[in-house]
Amino acid sequence: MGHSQAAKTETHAKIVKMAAKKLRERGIDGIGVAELMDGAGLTVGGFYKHFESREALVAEALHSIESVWKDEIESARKDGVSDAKLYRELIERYLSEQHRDHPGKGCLFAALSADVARSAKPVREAATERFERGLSLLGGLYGDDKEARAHAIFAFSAMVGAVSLSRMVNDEELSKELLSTVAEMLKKKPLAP
Amino acid sequence: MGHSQAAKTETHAKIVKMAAKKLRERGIDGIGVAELMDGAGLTVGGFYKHFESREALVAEALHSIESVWKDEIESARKDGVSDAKLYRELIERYLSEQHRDHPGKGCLFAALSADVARSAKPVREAATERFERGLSLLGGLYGDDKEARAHAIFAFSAMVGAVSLSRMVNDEELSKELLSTVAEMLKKKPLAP
DNA sequence: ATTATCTATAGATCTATAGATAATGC
DNA sequence: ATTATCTATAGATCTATAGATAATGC
Repeated sequence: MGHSQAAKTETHAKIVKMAAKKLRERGIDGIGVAELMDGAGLTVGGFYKHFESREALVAEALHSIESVWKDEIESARKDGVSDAKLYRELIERYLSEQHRDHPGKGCLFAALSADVARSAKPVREAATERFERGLSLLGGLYGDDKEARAHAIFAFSAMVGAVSLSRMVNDEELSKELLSTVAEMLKKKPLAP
Repeated sequence: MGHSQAAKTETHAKIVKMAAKKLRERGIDGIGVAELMDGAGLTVGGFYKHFESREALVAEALHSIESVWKDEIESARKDGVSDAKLYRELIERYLSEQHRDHPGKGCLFAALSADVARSAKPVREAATERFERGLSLLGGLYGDDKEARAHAIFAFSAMVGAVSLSRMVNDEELSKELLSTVAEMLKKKPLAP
């Protein structure tokens, strides 16, 4: 039994991180508190000293999920990659089989938007805040005017829909076709920046 | 207690119909067998004389959900409405607040694609079959070549993503903005037929 | 003394089944 | 006699809490 307050902070972060992964993989109601704690190497009894309720963990977990674009945008800016090229790379990565097959490391919205829509206020607030952040990251690649925002909303919607559907269909050919078709369309003018 | 075989067939259809609605509203795991039966005016005990398992009902319910476009396309064809005009009407109806606020009467994929992705084979097969049907209905409005199919995949993905996200966000202004922006983009050339 | 985590469990679900009841249909 | 539906319940969950244990930190 570890007991220091510093260890508790680490433990807390570990639970949140594991939950962020497992919830995207299994759905918001697809995994119980006991298994979430087990994933972090703990037992169920300590849970409520960390979180007021299961729902509070869900909200915190969603809030902790960084945009799938954040790291790539930051490193591209550092390397002087053009926004147009970066945009194409983001599209390709988002609409990849890698992303489709690993929801636990992927986009919050492709995995959980419908679950969040049926959840209580704190969960919806966390997801909304994350969505606005993602939208502004993507919009930044198009410019900073009204049209840039409209393009970002459109591209983001198409990507979220395509990955959700590619995970749903029980036909590998069709699944790949959804990803590649939407990627091609988004890389064409006038949708690309 | 009704007992005739004809009554049983009606009862069966009623359970499936109610389930199709409730599952879209509450998610695949969001409602139990007892409450599903109650929604059809029955009690839980009779359930397994109608379905082999809860999952079998889910598969049957998804299979029973008609495309949200079917009726509108059929009546437009009867009235001699042009495909270009019909396309605009479908876009507007799909991306309406009415659709967003009534998932039980709306698109299977906007409500359940992530839930289906985590479900077993019979459920995924039912949803895949429904998706291919919806895609071919929408694709028919663009023509019948390869480009028509690509356009349909793209528009369908954008619509599914936009409605899912509009239901998720906890901000009415943003929610409306998602719907109206994606509708506007899809009605512009070169995306419109 | 306080507290971070553990084991154990109460009480509320949920799926599936058993057995009773009351109609149908040969 | 068969069967469509009912009431009741077994057994397996799941969230949340109670109380024990063992380390921290004044």
